[in-house]
Amino acid sequence: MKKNKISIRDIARECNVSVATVSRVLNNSGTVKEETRKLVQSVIERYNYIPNELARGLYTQRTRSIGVILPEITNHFFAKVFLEIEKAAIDYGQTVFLCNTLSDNALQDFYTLRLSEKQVDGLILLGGRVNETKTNVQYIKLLKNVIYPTPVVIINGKLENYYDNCASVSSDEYEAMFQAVSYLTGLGHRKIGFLGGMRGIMSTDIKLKALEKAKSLYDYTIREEWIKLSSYTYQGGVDAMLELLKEKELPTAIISINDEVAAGVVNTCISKGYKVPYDFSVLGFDNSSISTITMPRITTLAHPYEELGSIAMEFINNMINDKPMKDITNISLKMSLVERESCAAPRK
Amino acid sequence: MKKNKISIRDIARECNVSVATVSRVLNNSGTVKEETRKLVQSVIERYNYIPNELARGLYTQRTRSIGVILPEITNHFFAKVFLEIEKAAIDYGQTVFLCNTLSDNALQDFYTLRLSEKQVDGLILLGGRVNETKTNVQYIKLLKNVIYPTPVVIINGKLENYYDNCASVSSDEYEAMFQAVSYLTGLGHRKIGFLGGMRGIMSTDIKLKALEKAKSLYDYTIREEWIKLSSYTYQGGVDAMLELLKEKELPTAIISINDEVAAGVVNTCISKGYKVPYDFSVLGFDNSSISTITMPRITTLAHPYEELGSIAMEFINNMINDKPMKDITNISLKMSLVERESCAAPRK
DNA sequence: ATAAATGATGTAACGCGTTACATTAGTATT
DNA sequence: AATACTAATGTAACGCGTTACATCATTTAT
Repeated sequence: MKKNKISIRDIARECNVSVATVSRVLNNSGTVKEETRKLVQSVIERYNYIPNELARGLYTQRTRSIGVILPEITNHFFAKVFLEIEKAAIDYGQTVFLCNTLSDNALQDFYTLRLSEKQVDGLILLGGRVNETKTNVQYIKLLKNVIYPTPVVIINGKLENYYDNCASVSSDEYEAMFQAVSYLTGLGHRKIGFLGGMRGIMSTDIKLKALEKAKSLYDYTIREEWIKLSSYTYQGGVDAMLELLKEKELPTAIISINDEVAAGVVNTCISKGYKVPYDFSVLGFDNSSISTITMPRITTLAHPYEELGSIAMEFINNMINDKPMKDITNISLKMSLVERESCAAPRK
Repeated sequence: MKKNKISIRDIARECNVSVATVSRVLNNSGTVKEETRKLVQSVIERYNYIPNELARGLYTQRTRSIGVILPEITNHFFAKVFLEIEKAAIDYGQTVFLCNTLSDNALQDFYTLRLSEKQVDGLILLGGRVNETKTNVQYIKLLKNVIYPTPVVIINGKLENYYDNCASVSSDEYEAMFQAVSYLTGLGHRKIGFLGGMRGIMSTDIKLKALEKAKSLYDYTIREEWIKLSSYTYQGGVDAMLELLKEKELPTAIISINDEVAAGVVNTCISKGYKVPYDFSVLGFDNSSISTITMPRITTLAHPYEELGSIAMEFINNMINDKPMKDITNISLKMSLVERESCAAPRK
């Protein structure tokens, strides 16, 4: 193997000092005479010497790299969370690998292994398989075999108790659902539907569970036949709304699994000659960019994106440095209502 | 330093063979007796041994990691290109770091250094400073100092001649602008405006240059006062359109710098009581998800996303392996018109 | 049966930054 | 001036996978 780049030994030779001294200068560790320090720094600069982090990592067992695994970065929700993770990562000196699984379990396994080979200091899992209880188990097994004891943080999902060094940060979608229902009933709605999502995915299951509970509290408000699942996409919103419109009696307000679906719902209403919010109030989830594009713009429940990212990184960092985490390894953050124009009092 | 994980030496000891033999099994290199291979493999499996890529990389001078630097992943265009890069990267065994500069030059410099320390095998630059000629020069200097001779590929930008081991892949926005104009004139438009973007950014400058040329070919069609620059955002579209509406004479067709701006334009038209495409035809650029959300949906010029990503990776790979690149280091790909409902013949 | 060739495996150096420990230089104390 | 420290610097092992080269085992050729 040829050695291309300049190494610490080259710098040491040039300065007539030992590599240890150069290393001390680089890391500001130990004691170095001011004169020596200046000499070394000037030579480093002159040669554009850049330390090899592989070598450092090999010895220190730290790579200052973490991995983020998520389904698809083109999804605005994931992109926003990722961006916040990365912003926070800078503060901890971490750089981040992004791996898109395309919702393919095999690819998720593959990347998990890859990141392990790369000795990442931590792993953040986002919206992937960990949310589906069925496949959850085998993935945890894989994690244990492949990447343990690397710290893992799940965003909007859980792994608790099955893997040490694991924490989670979530948006409280359960509570948010109550916010949604109470907001709409506050506006005067007594007939509320729910569109989009699919069972087996946590963000759907949680919302349905909350809805179930809400049903018993406001029993005149939510009916089974106004719940139409489909998917998480704009088209899913279109489809679900079309399905809903087949019912003889219709709700006056619609909660959507996310803003993409809400946009599909809004546009379908408009296409079919209904007015939003006059005929239907439509409420979204996520506060993604799409919610400000539709006309009317969509009232939605916003994730605390910035906190999701920063707390996830904080957890990772705590676990890396063996700081006590205690019982606060699973944090749930409040979502906030962003009022726009897609919701109003129901038509009399 | 404690050694946590199982190393190749542990496996070797357990098998009563040398590390070289284990390495041969791992890499399928050299010759290994079938019996030995099976033994080694079984022990590897039993111990869940995962080779340390840092150590491998230290010797082989390959990390199988590349870096992608772009302004903000939340921008749908960048997300789509990134996704395609990553998909292609898999085929070359590469995993990718994603670095968001937030359009901050200092952060771009910082990440460039970081990625160099991490010994990335290649660097892909996307929509960043490399497109602005002013700051271009200093960044090239930095690149040379910091990361040379690591291969660099620019997507929709150039660096040519100033850095060896550099290639570029671009959407031919110049030609696309002619497609746009000729499409609109084909529909019968003789008054065409242009909204959004800002000077100093390549995708704006190129389009303006093409527009200038088009002006001379279709001289009755494009007027200086119908060109309103602003930004790349939805709001930029709103602002530019509002500005345009102040003109006494108005165009019948509007080309927008991208789909976000086009969406702002469309919605502003509607808010102001105009009909799209009846009063104004609106043409977008990028074919991002937003173009199917507006009503009407936006006719747009699509980037060849998949090729952009796969060719960029192919270039990186060629340069890594010293394959001849010759004159094909700067490729320009055709954009394609995606017809939807925002453009039609002008009102009589 | 012996030489020649091929197959299988081992040894040790290498890549490069870090750090425990040793050594030398320099300053303070008495 | 001699002792006791502290500061400054050097030496060498370490982390771990790879590979050139050496060595030993087989098989084929003569």
